Amino acid sequence: MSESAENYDVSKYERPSVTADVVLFTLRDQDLQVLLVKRGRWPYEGYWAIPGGFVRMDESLEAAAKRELNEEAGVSDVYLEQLYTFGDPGRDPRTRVITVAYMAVVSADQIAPQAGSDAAEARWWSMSALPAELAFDHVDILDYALTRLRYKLEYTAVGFQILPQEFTLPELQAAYEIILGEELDKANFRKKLARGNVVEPTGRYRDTAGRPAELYRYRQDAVAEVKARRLFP
Amino acid sequence: MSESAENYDVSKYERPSVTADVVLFTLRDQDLQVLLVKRGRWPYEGYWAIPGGFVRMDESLEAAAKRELNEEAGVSDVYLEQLYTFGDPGRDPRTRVITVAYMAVVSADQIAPQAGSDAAEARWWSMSALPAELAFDHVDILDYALTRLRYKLEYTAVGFQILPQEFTLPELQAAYEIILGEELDKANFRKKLARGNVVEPTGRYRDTAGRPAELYRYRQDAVAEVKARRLFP
DNA sequence: TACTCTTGGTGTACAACTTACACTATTCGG
DNA sequence: CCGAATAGTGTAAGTTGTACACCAAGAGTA
Repeated sequence: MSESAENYDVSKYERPSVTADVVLFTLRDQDLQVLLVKRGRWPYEGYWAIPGGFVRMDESLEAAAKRELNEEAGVSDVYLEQLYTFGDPGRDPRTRVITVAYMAVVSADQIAPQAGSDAAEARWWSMSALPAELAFDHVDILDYALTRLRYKLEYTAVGFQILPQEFTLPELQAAYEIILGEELDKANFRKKLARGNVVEPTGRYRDTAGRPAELYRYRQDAVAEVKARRLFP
Repeated sequence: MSESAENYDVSKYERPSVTADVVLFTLRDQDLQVLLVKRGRWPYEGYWAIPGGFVRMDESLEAAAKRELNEEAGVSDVYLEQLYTFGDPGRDPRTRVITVAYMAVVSADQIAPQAGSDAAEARWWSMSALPAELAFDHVDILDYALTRLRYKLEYTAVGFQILPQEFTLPELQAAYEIILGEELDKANFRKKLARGNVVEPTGRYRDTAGRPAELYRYRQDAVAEVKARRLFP
């Protein structure tokens, strides 16, 4: 790759293993949840971990992440983005393992009834009540993913990925509040939404305990990413 | 790492090679420039590439990036951040190579007179006049790095990394304009700077053709990252 | 000294956006 | 018909963004 590597003989050096691991978020029970799988053997036997696996020689990193999502969570066609690559030596006691972490976001209705077709045990965990200890450095990966999700919520359209195709504005606002962990003003939330011109009404309504709420959908031709106003300066 | 990998025997599968490559930016001659090295052998012999090299089994990814920076550009103590990991099969004809790309930013006065202590040929290129073709997928990496640099300029303090410790406000503004590729209003630029409370005057002045400009420094206790106002919504 | 060139630095006015909070609207159940 | 519950809107004050005109200070020169 580089000058200093030009004398490199492909078979000469020891190589690390590379995995693609995926933090899969969804909204369930008014709660931001993440899918974890229970490890069945050493190392970290019995600990919960984010799903993932070794990248095959002939597949791209993203393809590996998608394959793992399918095998372990039974989901496909989801929002997926690369997060960060974790590669400290010693993070896996077996050998040098470099993990390319991805974040995926699904709406509750995209989830198969029992997540994961693998025999392995898999379940959803609330981000506010995770197991005390996770396998490897997966706490760091989850932390990073949550920060990124909150961040992206503010200037991209990921928010719409975590809801079904049709949703009411109170539902959308609730999703934002759950993920950001703070309350938002109803009127102001709607004003921004209107200015951005990102949603359109379907004309249908959802029955609630009070006045029915109009159903909206995400406008496909909306700009998916707003240029942040310069701040610094 | 995961359920599906639990039957994994460490020595069983073929493993990819992993490199750490670094896009090193600086400001020279009123221009945003990047350091490239000329490859001396197959593949892409004679093509220019961003510096980098294979990650050793006992060093972290960031350590590998720093080592390459030192070996190939002769710089240390620089702003460095992980960018993205490029891993498509076939991007390197030798074997499967996964590249963890980093971005580094230095001020012109941190650069050694002749960049790179390695014998290899290395030189600075203007981002607006790059070689017609680069090695591997390095154009993509440069594109990605430029986008990220522009982006971070708007809500973090990277801007100050690319200037010497002391600078005048016209110099700072010029740096922003060069990197962003657009002109900024002088008065408004200063108003934002003042609101952020990120620079402080040193009391010294720099002589110019006209009125001398006051020298400023970056306030060490300034918040390095401004929380972007929510936009979407 | 005063004029002009050159560069650094500030003021002001209007539009746009943010924020907080009070208000109106529509359905349901009794 | 009334209150509870939820959906949806209006308004006013403060803050920020934008455009543009202006003032300040040094250097060279007549």
